[in-house]
Amino acid sequence: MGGEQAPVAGDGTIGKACDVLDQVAAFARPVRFAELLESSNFPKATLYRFLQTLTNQGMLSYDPDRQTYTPGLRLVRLAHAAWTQSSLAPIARPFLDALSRETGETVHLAQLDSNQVLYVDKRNAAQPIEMYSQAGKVGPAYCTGVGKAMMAYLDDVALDRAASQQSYHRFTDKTLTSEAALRADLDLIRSRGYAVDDEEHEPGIICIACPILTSGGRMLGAISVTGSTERMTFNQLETWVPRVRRVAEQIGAEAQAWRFPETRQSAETDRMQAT
Amino acid sequence: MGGEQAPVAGDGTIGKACDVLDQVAAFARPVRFAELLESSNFPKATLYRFLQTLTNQGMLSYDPDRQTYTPGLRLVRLAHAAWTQSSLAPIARPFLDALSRETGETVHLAQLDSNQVLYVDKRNAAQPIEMYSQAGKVGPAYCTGVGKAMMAYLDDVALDRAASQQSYHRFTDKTLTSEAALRADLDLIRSRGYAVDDEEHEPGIICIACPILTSGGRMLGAISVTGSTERMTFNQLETWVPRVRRVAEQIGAEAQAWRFPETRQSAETDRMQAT
DNA sequence: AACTTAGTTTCATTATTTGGAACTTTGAAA
DNA sequence: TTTCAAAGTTCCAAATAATGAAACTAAGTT
Repeated sequence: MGGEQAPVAGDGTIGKACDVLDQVAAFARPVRFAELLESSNFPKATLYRFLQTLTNQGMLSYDPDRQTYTPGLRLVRLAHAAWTQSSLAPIARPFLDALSRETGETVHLAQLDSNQVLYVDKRNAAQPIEMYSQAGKVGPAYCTGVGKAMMAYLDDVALDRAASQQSYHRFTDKTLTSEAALRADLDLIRSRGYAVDDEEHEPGIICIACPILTSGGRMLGAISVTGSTERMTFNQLETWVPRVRRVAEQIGAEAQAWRFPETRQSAETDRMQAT
Repeated sequence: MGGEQAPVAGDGTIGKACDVLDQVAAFARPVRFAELLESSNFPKATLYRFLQTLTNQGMLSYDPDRQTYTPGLRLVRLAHAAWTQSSLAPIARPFLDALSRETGETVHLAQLDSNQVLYVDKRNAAQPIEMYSQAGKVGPAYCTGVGKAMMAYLDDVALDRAASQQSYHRFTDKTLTSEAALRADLDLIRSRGYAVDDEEHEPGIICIACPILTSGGRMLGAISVTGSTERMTFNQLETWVPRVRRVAEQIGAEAQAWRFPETRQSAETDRMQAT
C-alpha cells in the first residue's frame, strides 16, 4: 500500500486541481490569471478552466472588479470539519489552556502535513484570542521543536521520506543543515523523550517539545512551550519538560479514548435471516 | 430534516470530488467506505478511487486501523489562506473587538457560502450564553440576523437562487417558514437598513445585524450583536443599531481600500475619478 | 486609430474517468 | 478449523471528459 515516489502533480485531474489551489494559496494575496499562468505549467485554456470550475465550486473566490482569485470560503467550511474531526485541537484544548496559564509562555499544538509542521492550535503568552486564525500556519519540520519531536517518532519508511523532503535551509547559525545532523538529533530526542529548538529557526527563540503518542506508539502530533532568550535561559525552560511531557501523555490518552475506540457493535445487533 | 445531498451536480471530475469532500465532512465523524457508498450515488469503484486520490492528496485523512475517513489537514492549511485573504475577518478584527468591548454582547462576522451563513469570526459575550456558532461553522440564512441582512442585499438573480435554496425548517414558532414571508422581511430590512432575529432560530436568542457593503453596493458580509431575552429586551438591543451600522460601514470601507491595491500602477495613477 | 496585452472561447484529438464484474480480504458463525 | 457473507480492492473495454493550439474578444497603451 502506498509505495510510490511521485511527489505531487500525479493523481489525475484531482491532483492538478489541488495543485492549483495550492498555487493560489501560495501567493498569499489576490492573484491574477496571468500570474498563475506564469507560475504553473498549465496551458492557458487548461488553467482557465480549472479556475472556472474551482471558483464555481467555491473552492476559489473570484473578484470580478479586480479580476483576482483567492482561496474560497468553502475551504473554511470544510476545514472546520477537518479541524474538529481530524485534528487533536478539540481534545487538547483544555490542556493547552492549563499549560499556557501555568507557564505564561506561548504554547503550540502541531501535527504533520506533507512532512511540514502544521500548527493546529496555539496559546499566546500575551493574548488569549482563541480564534483559529493562528491554526493552519505551516513551518519547517527539521528546525522546530514540534517538527523534530514528531519526526523522531515516525516509522522508518515515513522518516526516510520526511527526512529527504526537508529543505535544510540555514535559518540561523544553529540550524541543522544536513539529514545526518538531523538524524543524530532525532536519536537524542528518542533517548530522552523530548525535543529542543535552540534558536535553530529564529534567533532568540528557544523551545521544548514533546511528541503525542498512542499507547501503540503511533505518533499523532506534538506540543511545545516556547520562550525567548531575552527573558529566560534554556535551563529555565527545561524545567517545564516533565509538565509538558505529562500533558502530551494526557492528550495522547484522550485521543486514544476518543478516536480509536472501536464501537463497531452498533448496527450488527439485529440480523435477520436472508437466504 | 435528513442531511441528504443537494449538490451542484456537474463541474466534471472536480465537482464530484468536492461532493465527496462535502459528504465526508457532513458525517461529522470518522466514516467508513460503506457508509459513504450508501449516502452517495457513486458506484463502488468510482467512490473508491475518489477516496484514494483525495486521501493521497491530503484532502482526506484515512485511519488504517479503523478504516475510516475524515476531512484532511491539508484543508486546514488551505483554509488558513482563505480566511486570511478572502474573508473579511482580518479587516474586521479591530472593529469586532471594539464592538464586543462596548456592547459586552456576542458579536458575529459572517459571509455567504453556498447560500448558507458562514461565520468567519466571533467575539463572545462577557457573560457567555449558550450558543451555536464558531468560526468556520455554517448556519441557515433565512432565520438568522446576519443571514437575512446579507440576503436582503443580494442582486435579483442571486436572491432568487438563494431564497429557493433555503430549507425553511421551523426551528421555533417565530421562524419564517416560507419564501414569501422571508421576502417580506427582506423588504423591511432594506427599508430600514438592518435585520433582526427575534428568536427565529433559537428560543431566547435575539439579534440585530447590518450588512457590509461596498460603495458600489456589493454585499460582502454582515455583522451582528446577539443577546438573550433573559437579560435584555429587544428595544434595549436595538439601541445598538446605529453603532453596528457604523461599524459595518467602516468595515466595508476598509475592505474596499484593501482589495484594490494589488496593481500598483492603476491604483496610483488612476486617481482621477472620485467614488 | 493602431497596437499590445490580458482574458475567453472553440473544437478535433487524446487521455482519463467510468463502472460492471470479478477478485481478495475480513471477520464472524458453524 | 472451515465456511460463508460482507466489505474492500482491482481490472479493463467503453464512454466521457480533459486537453491545448489557435482564433477571438475586450481592455488598456502609444
